[in-house]
Amino acid sequence: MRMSQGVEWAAHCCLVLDWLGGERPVATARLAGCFELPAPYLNKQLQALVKAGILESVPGARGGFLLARPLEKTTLMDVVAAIEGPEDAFACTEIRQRGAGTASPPSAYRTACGISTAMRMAELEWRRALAARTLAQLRDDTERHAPAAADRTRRWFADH
Amino acid sequence: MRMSQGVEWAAHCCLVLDWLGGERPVATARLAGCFELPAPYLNKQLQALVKAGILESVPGARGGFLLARPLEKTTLMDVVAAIEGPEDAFACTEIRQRGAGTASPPSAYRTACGISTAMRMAELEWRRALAARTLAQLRDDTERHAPAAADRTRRWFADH
DNA sequence: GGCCTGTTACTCGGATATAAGCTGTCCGAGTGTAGAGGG
DNA sequence: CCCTCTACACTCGGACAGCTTATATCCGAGTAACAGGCC
Repeated sequence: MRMSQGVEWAAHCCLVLDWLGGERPVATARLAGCFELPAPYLNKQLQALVKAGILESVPGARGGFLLARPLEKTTLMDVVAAIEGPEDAFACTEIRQRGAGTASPPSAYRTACGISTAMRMAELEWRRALAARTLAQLRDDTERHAPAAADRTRRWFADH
Repeated sequence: MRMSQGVEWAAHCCLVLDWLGGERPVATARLAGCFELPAPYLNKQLQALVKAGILESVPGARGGFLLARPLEKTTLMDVVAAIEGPEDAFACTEIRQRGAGTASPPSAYRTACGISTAMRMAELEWRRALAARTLAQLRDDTERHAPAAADRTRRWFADH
């Protein structure tokens, strides 16, 4: 159960897009160069963010990606859901109904499997914690711990 | 990010082993037949539970698996960690340090990446919720909602 | 009849194929731009 | 000098391989039970 690296890439790219002001679209190649990531694959992740409504894409020459809304309105949960998909990590296959060993009349399966319920409860806590952190908070934390990062990033994009 | 099916199998098998009393070892083939699961693969998951100290294995003829301790002392977190491994789902690769775009002096990387911190916090909540549910509670819940399940299981194993 | 021993059948344990999903890459559709030509 | 048309270069978007991980399987090591032979 390992999360895709794309989540980390996507979150960092959103912060960079915010630092750049959002006046002009930023192409995938420049974002990828900033972090030394494979550009085509990063493009795939950014497309997922567009489908989720987190970014907007501008096609054509001088096109690229923009934040679709301020970072205050995007949570870490939104980014994870955009990349990983909305489905739960634990998928109950109802093995209690399979096999004669524990087969019971259908009335016994009105209530959900206890294991499945506990798993969903735990994942709900995880989602709640992720939804409580907006990207704006992450940006502010970063600026507090590394005040020079934003300026350094802006300078690099001005040169490239 | 999908969790292995083995987790569901392992949890159900622990409940069955508890219902059977633990006087005699139960072979993999019988457990697999109970749920119509592929026996050799289930064996692999049970071995993981043995390594984690949740089950004990008895080799030789009339061998099989037994609970190593009462269900009160095993949490759902223990089962997940035994099957999935102890490492976190989110692995921070520190892309903020890669690439000239956001490269800063090493002093800026004393504190952990904010994204990584938020992810770890969320996973901690997930783990906390899983560790709060013992298998004994799951067994009791199941018996409350489906009182006949335990007897039916015992009867099936008596015939097979 | 009781005990010992060799055989046998059975089960765990790890090493081995197969399939699926993530990672990484490429090329085509679409669009804004720039330049050249004409009015 | 300004407008328009055309060709171009650039970027997104989806379709295409490579590789790691999860799934499923098989065979050998080890052990308890059983049957046969011996005392």
